[in-house]
Amino acid sequence: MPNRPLSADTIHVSPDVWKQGVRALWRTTGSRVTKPRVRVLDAIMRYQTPFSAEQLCADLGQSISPPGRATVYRTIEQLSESGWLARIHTQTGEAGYVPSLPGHLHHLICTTCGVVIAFEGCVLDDLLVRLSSQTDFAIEGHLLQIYGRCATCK
Amino acid sequence: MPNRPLSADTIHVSPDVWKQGVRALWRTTGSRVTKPRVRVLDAIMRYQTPFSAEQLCADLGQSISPPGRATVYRTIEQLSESGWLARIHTQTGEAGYVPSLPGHLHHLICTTCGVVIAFEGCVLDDLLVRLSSQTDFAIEGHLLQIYGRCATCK
DNA sequence: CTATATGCAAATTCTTTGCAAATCG
DNA sequence: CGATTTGCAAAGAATTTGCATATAG
Repeated sequence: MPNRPLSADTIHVSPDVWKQGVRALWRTTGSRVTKPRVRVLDAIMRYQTPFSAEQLCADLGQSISPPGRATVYRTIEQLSESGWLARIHTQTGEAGYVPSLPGHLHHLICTTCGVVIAFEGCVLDDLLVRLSSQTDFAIEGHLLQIYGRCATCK
Repeated sequence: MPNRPLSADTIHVSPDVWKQGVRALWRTTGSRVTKPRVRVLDAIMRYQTPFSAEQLCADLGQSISPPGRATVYRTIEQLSESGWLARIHTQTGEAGYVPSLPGHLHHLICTTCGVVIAFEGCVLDDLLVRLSSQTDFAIEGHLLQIYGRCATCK
């Protein structure tokens, strides 16, 4: 039996691609590439798992000449709104951010170590059509996160 | 062409069923049916859209002999953990609660008026199997929310 | 140069906690 | 009654804001 194409392909966000993308965002929107912002980017790239704003502030606080809280929060907001950070919700309701590429929709999250894998998938199309006719909603978007234990943790 | 059974059926949470269910929870777990808790239930039943803890406190504050903040927070936590409240995330990241029945998994949320429709669906099974083999995760659960505009708002 | 961004410290907002007094069963 | 729950007020987080100063382009 031949391998069928998967309906969902996992996506790896390379640090270089991500940083370039964010810098491009800044350039094209007239935002400036400042030292504090770059420090925030670098710190984000060091995480293997979702991070919170406070965590990021605390970790940056260890370094020399850390950006102020306000800058950290403002940068996170900017990246989050433009899709370069994705907001993750754990099963217990805590929120966190992970580097992302604009347009990526779904995440697979390890409930033990927190590692996140992004993927795309059109598997919802069928459901969306049915829901749409059944409820008379005009569907605009969706949030899908899947929880499990990764190969290492299980 | 015959109507095929839908892969997802919307679910209506009747106020009576819900309140009875919560009371049953309290009885069976040795929790007490106190006046402040009942006031919280009643207030929750008045919402047509997701509410936050602060909102609930504020609204209860209008009434005579309102429960204290602590009681409101503790009651929400209790209901949330037992599945009688579901946590909702809006597209902009705000969180809110809606009355739910334990085990219900998915929500369709109007991005204009905030009304929420719950539904069940096994449409993810296929995706989960594929993801599982592709990523070597042991899948444990998932969060699915769909955003759109309801019949009235669209 | 000048528009944008920073950092600070204070103000807000949201949530949790400890404990004496009240209350449900 | 006795165990559970409440309400308060204070502590603790998390986030936002205003504005004088610094800086990228």
